[in-house]
Amino acid sequence: MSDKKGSYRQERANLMAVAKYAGVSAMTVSRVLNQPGKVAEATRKKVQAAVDALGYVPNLAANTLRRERSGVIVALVPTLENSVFSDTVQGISNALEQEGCQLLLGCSSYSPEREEKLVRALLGHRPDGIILTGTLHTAETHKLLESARIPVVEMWDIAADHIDMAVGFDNFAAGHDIASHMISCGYESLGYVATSPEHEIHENRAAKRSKGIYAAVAEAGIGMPARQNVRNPLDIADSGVIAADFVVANPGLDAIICANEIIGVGAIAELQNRGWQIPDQIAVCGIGDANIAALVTPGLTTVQFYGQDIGKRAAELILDRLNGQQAAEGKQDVGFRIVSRASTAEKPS
Amino acid sequence: MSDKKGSYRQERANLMAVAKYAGVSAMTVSRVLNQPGKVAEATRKKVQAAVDALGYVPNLAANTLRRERSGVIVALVPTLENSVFSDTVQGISNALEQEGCQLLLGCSSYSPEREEKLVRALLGHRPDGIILTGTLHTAETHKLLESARIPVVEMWDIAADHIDMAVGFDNFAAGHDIASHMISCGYESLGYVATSPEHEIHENRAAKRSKGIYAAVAEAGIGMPARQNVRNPLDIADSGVIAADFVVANPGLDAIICANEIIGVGAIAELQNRGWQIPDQIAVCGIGDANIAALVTPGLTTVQFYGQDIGKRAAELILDRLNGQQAAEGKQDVGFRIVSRASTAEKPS
DNA sequence: ATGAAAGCGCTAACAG
DNA sequence: CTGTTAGCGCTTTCAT
Repeated sequence: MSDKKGSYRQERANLMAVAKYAGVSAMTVSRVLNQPGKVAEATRKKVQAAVDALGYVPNLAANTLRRERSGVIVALVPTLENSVFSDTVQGISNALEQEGCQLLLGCSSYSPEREEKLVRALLGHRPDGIILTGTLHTAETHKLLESARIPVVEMWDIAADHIDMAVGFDNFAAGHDIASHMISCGYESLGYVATSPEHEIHENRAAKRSKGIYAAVAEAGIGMPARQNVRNPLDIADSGVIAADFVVANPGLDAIICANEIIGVGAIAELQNRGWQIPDQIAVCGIGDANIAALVTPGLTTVQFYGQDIGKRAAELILDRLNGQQAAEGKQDVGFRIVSRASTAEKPS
Repeated sequence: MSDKKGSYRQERANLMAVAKYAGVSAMTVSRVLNQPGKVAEATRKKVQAAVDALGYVPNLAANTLRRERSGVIVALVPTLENSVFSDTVQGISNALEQEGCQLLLGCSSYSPEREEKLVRALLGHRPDGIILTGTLHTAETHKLLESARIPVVEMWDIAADHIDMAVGFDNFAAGHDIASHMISCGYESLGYVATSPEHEIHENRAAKRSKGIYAAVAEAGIGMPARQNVRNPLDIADSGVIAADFVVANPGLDAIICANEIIGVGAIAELQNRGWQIPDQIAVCGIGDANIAALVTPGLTTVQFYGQDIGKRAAELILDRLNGQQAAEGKQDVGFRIVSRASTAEKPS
């Protein structure tokens, strides 16, 4: 007759079950959970006891349906294998937790098509905001985001035009400044070990950095760098061999700029294996998107990015917007930093 | 009169809107989306056109409410700053994408209390499954998981008793085997640079590895290792200094075992700074939870774990269960591997 | 301070 | 092959 006291295995309790157990209406239970101040102390206690007894966990799907707010924020990154992006996600996660929001995560594998698919699927959960990586999206993605009518943040690049808000830095400047740094160190016969043109099509941040490098070289009036592409820019050993072969094949070089830290670290290791002195015979620098530059010997000179900060700010931009604080700055530049380590030196001229 | 053609800015369309636009019932639209085979070709095309025209994105909150299935899997990891866990999440994400499931992610910061909070909040979204890290959970977490009635996977450790399914390896054995390896290399005056007893309380996987180390030493009948704890086991520089000080303070040591790779890498760097020859004057090994052992020179001997594989299998266990394939093995041991690098050597006795 | 009714968007179950 | 009805669990609105 009475399973009121839950003597046998209860089904997942809902509001109504809690209400019955406590002898009140569903609405009262809802109030206890959401606006405890509006309920009499005695009632509140009764209801709370019922909630505890039944192990009630509110169904947020129903909640989302009724209020038009899910408490969920979507974030899309290219990959988590790259530590700057996992740092970014950690930053987002931390910031969201403060506000009791949840993180729905997707990995686009550097593919705008996959990103589009993910956006479509994830938007179905009616997130309160969405954070994307980069500025390169399909036309359909743009449409989807527009009709979603939610705050959108694009991370990791500052462009002229953004869907909504943005947090990142000037990738062109990052490439430009590391090349300038090398030039000001006295290196004048530069090689560039890049990812690949195909990769740069889908990763226009890398493309912008490349352009920055070429621009700096052009400004300095030294010869354009020889360029070598690597096959798999996330494979240290493979990239290192390609970089070292490149150095061997171009005897005039005094320094190489590597498009990322994986390549840079690989190059240092492999060049040293082959007996090259770094930086005396060949200097090496990277562009920081892996946070491993400090681990090798000699340390890799690099451009340091602030992944976790980018994530934190991206989430904050969303949250501020949701809290009605129309962000003063919808576009935030977190900058970058040239970190000079022993893989480069001031070259006596 | 008619905004049928969406001449002005339409509100977010729902099933009914699509149905009206296409001149069919809501149910037919639903069928086109979910069981296209059951709808006449002509109707299907009409409806599809309406879906496209209105940019309709199904509301999954309603879906979740009605069917009792959300397509969402929850994963909880301690942190993403540690690359093994970001690899794990990547593995989960990849596996889920195959099946069109979405990933709701939380970071517990190694705190069972925070984990409990997250479990409670995330369970509200009615995930179809949940993946946790480790076997250490509050009593309340256990209750919550039990009443959720969904597949549960515990990752990164294989224990005698699991909530439901598990994928990981024997942490005791990992500690035991790396210590045995060192002993078999001929080192006999070992130091142990551990995290801290407080840390091990909440990270019982580390505690198990410690026990494994002590057990191996006891078996070998050599003296118990001197132990030094580090303050912040995720800070390379800080850990390195502490490890090096420890070596200096214990002149008899011929090798140190570091509780993780961060400490190991830091120790190598700092000891070299101070002029120590590795492994001749002091050998160093780590326990792999950061995947950075190969980057330093000399390479750090370590126990390699398979983070991405663990994540992949964890997700597959969930998915298999959801697809009704009662997994043959609810407990999967993915093992680990001792990787011997130049930070240790066969010691001539 | 509390309750009753209605409906958010969708699909299972049943017509036809 | 297509449509109607009802209801998933919750909160908004309006009464009391």
